[in-house]
Amino acid sequence: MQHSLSSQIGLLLRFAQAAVWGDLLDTFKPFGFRPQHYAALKIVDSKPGCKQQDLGGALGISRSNLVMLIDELVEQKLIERRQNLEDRRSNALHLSARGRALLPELDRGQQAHEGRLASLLEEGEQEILVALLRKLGKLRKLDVT
Amino acid sequence: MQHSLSSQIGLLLRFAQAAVWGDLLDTFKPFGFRPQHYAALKIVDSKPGCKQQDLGGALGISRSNLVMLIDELVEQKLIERRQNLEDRRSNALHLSARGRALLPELDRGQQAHEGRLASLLEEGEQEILVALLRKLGKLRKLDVT
DNA sequence: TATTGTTATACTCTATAACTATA
DNA sequence: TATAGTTATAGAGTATAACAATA
Repeated sequence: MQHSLSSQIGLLLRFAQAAVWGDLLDTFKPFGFRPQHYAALKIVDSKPGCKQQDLGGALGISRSNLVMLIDELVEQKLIERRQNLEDRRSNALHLSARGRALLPELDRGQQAHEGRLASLLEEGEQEILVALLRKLGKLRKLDVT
Repeated sequence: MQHSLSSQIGLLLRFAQAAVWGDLLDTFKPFGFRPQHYAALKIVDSKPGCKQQDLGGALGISRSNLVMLIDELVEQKLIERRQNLEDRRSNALHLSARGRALLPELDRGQQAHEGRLASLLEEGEQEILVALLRKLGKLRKLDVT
């Protein structure tokens, strides 16, 4: 083999993602939740009235595992499950006033995290990284049932 | 927030790593093990007589969780735990003849995997990706106890 | 006193299957 | 018959704490 272990993309990706995810976990721990909670709030904020499964694809979480995630946000009174009058099987998700008020603070946390990332990268590398990661994601369509 | 959710590096990294890792899992499943098993074999091959914890840092696995991983390789008679005469606390890991014979086949699997990755990337992008992932990894020293 | 390997255990994540209510 | 949400549970992966042997 021509490649040394430390250049294998699989392991490198694993370590990089562990590092970045760990920083994100620390970022949102003070608020009592994980990066997915923040991402869920952002989606509901941009798509008021969306149904739970709309979050599934964006977050890579199955509908059964979404339930608990949303439960936790409901418990903290940050989002609400309202009735969808057009299709009563689904819930219409909305941010509460409390959730809306909390978002800017969470955004600052996210920005601080992104700042730490940016400090590791040269100018323009962030965009390159995003493009490359998108390409890698194509290796496998994650089908979130 | 100026960023759309799909450009957040944290989630993108998560999805990319899930995709690549999934492909790696499929790659080594026919042999009855996971990517870490292959990585461990490669390390022992390049550092005959190394001790178990030498694998820890390279694989990001704690010494307690390494035990089972190595157990599995020993069960398949691919590596051997020999006595380290200089320090009898540690084991000296060696590939068995069977393990050595299996490596080329595993390497072909790994190369097929890398080929699938390469088909997603333009010329030279793989090297850029490796450099960027290394930088991101610096965000957090994973201390494998 | 510190280190290597080991064991046992707890905890988190994710996956799966079955159920209900609606469509 | 299919879909949205829910529940319960199993499994994998990881983390933690204690122990024996050796240094």
